[in-house]
Amino acid sequence: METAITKSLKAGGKKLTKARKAILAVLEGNTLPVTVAEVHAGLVKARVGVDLVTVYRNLAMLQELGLVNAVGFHEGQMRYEVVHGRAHHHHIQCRSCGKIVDLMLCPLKKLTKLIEEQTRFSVDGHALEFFGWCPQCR
Amino acid sequence: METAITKSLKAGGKKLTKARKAILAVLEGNTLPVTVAEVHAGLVKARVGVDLVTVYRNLAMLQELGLVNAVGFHEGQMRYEVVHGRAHHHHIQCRSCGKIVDLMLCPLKKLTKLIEEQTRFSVDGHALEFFGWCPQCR
DNA sequence: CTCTTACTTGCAGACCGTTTGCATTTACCA
DNA sequence: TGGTAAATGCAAACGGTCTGCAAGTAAGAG
Repeated sequence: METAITKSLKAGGKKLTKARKAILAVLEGNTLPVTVAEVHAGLVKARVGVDLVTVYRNLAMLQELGLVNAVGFHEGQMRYEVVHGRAHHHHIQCRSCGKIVDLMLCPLKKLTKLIEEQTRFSVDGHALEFFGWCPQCR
Repeated sequence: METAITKSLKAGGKKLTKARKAILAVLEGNTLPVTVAEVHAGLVKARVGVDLVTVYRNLAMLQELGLVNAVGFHEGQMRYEVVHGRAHHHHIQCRSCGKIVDLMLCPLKKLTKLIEEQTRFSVDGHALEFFGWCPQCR
């Protein structure tokens, strides 16, 4: 099967290994961004023997190919989510229980041009996360 | 001298120690957010003997009192900046050289209410950082 | 189909930012 | 000035992430 993802892998000179398939399957089974440990736990549960290091290496690779997004909530670890087929969006995390919810919005498109004029940087991305208390914890 | 900061410390039951004064002095000498290691290096340069652990503990404490802001660029470490007297703002960092520039803007005030309606979270903060290439690196 | 080679993986261990425990020191108030 | 809670330094642990290297494997060439 030639999915968009396998196509990108091939284009990047990457092989479609058993580990890679399993990691992608775990990622695609989660709507919300997951930690490396969570991906690894998902592999264990699926009875796929893949080393934690391999998960790190593959997530880094998938991120470089633009197939996966890294999201950080200043938890001391990163989270990852698949990009394919999803609109650009952001998240909110509960300060109490850590729950994460998708926010299908982004107010920053217009701002980029303004920032480029002000700073003379060429802007190519942004990180935006919200924090608060979820209905259960507030 | 009774500055706004010393007042806040006293209100929090905190003592104004030599280490604390020195740490605050380093922070106030920097407009841009600095790492813990940079604060510590600043103390060494100022010939003030303060342990790295003490820097960590004080920055955490200052953050809890709301005197200091934590900023993360997904570098594997946090950065800190003093809040006092500065307007709420964000930053952009160069992906190549790591240079950081202040952005004296925030487009998110209106959005908060919308998010609260959509998610039923009570929103109490956000992290917004931009990335790109600075004039020297682009 | 098998050969070949570049890409991948697992394992062990290093690395680095951050945190903790505990004994000692210090700021501050009565 | 003396007593006490808070703060510090040191050593050591911790957790997430990365690296080196030898062994394993996907995938195109023939």
